[in-house]
Amino acid sequence: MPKKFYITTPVYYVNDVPHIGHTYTTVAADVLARWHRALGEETFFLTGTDEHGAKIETKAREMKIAPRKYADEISTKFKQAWRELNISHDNFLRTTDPAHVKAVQNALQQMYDKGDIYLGKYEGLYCRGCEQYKSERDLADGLCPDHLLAPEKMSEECYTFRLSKYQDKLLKLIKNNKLKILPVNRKNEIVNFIEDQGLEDVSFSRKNVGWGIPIPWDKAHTIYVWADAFLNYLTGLGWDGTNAPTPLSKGGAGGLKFWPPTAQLMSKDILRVHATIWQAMLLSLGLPLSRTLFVHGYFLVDGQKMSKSLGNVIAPDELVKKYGVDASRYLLMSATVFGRDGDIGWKKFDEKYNADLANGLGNLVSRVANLVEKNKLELKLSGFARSGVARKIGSDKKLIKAYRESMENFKFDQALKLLWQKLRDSDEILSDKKPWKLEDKKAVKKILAPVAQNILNAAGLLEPFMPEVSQKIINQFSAKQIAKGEPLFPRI
RNA sequence: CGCGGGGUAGAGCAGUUGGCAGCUCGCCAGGCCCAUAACCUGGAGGUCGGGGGUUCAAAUCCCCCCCCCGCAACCA
Repeated sequence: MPKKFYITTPVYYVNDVPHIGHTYTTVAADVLARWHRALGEETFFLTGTDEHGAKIETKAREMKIAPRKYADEISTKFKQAWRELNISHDNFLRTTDPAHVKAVQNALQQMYDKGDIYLGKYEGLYCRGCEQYKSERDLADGLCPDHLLAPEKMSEECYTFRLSKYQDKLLKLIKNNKLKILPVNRKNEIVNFIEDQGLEDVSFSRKNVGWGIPIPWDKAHTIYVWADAFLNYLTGLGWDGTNAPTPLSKGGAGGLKFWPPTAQLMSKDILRVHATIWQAMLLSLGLPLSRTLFVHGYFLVDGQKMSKSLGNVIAPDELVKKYGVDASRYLLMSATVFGRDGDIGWKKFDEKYNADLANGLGNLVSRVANLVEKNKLELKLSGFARSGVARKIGSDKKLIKAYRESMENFKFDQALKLLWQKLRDSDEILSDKKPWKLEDKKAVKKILAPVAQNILNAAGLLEPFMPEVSQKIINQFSAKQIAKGEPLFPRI
């Protein structure tokens, strides 16, 4: 039975159009999904949009359209962005999808029946203008920024999840890496948090939010957005919320064939809830926990936090328009160390595009293809003619091993550096041996064949990052008679 | 004493199971002239934030201090 690989991005909240941060997570997930498919593993890649909640309700009201319509519009933008970026997700889950809604209700009913959800109280600061609770962070000088009112302390009844019940179990599972949290400093952060502050029960429903999934046993309440959102990782596989835990023991029926997720990617702001509430929900439902939560950092744009007010937000379509699909993917993945904050910006992207893609990969491909074509050589290259895994990833075992190791550790920048080292080696060989000076075709061939082979091997391993360019190069260099062709990356 | 990240060549960054300090861009000199005015070689440029300690050996481990930046759960 082939190995299974299930990877997720968060469902993106539709309070905003896609930006480079969403794009980063999604491209990274896509790179991993493509790589594991190339390895012959059975792979499922899930992404989607999170569409319920008070914020969306308010936003739609401001725009004088129905929440549903608003969510449709933004969700479509995410879909378009991922199509443009050649994202190979197997499902795009919307939390407004009727099947998801039903499954969430079923799941909460299970948790309620088990006694893990009870009627409790929520206390918070309520703004009468907004008719909403506000967090302290929403306030400016203690006032609601929209209405300039001081919010009042209010409380209301709400259904509450017994998160505290699972604290010790969770802590143990995190500590012994049954639930892996990477990079390791993030794990430490969560362990410290749980040990220092402990886990309190959290509210799972609201009374005054209409745009949400009704609590099945009490329709006056709607399900709080994150309980709704987390379950996408299950419903995105086709789970209906009723049949856990038995399906697993019976070979993975009920849509849970891919469960549990091999890797869940996210940015650091949502790690805490993923490592606690989400995993506790799984414990409550009797399902295995995620294997790995991988937390990547934020992009800073020219040293500053990306924000609307600074006007430095980069959108995916801007990126694609300027550099093309594959180059955009490359720039995102090579820009910083995955797992840390990193500084990006147009200037940096331009530089990297020219250095690595135009002058590096693109130029080398032209250079070699041209030399082969001029000499009318027929190179018999290997690596993509055979069957099986090697057909997709080439024949350079040493390179594959190192690359594989980098990918397993989410070190995308390192994986790419390995490939680029091969390219640089090839340029060096050419400058050194000067095949363009030689008359003897056999001698020329002897020089060019290994160089072309290097390119072909690198191209195979490049597929997860640059699927189209990879295919182009493979086609070009697998041809009986290699021809020069158009530049892959025109200089900027 | 809230938690965490960062401070390495002019700029941007890699490098922590300790072992001659590296990459990209820029600058200087040379080579090549096949290739997208691309490519290759060499050079200048660093007390690896500061101080102390461990060690034959520290950017890397330990302690103290300074500076910058995130996060601090009902906010997805």
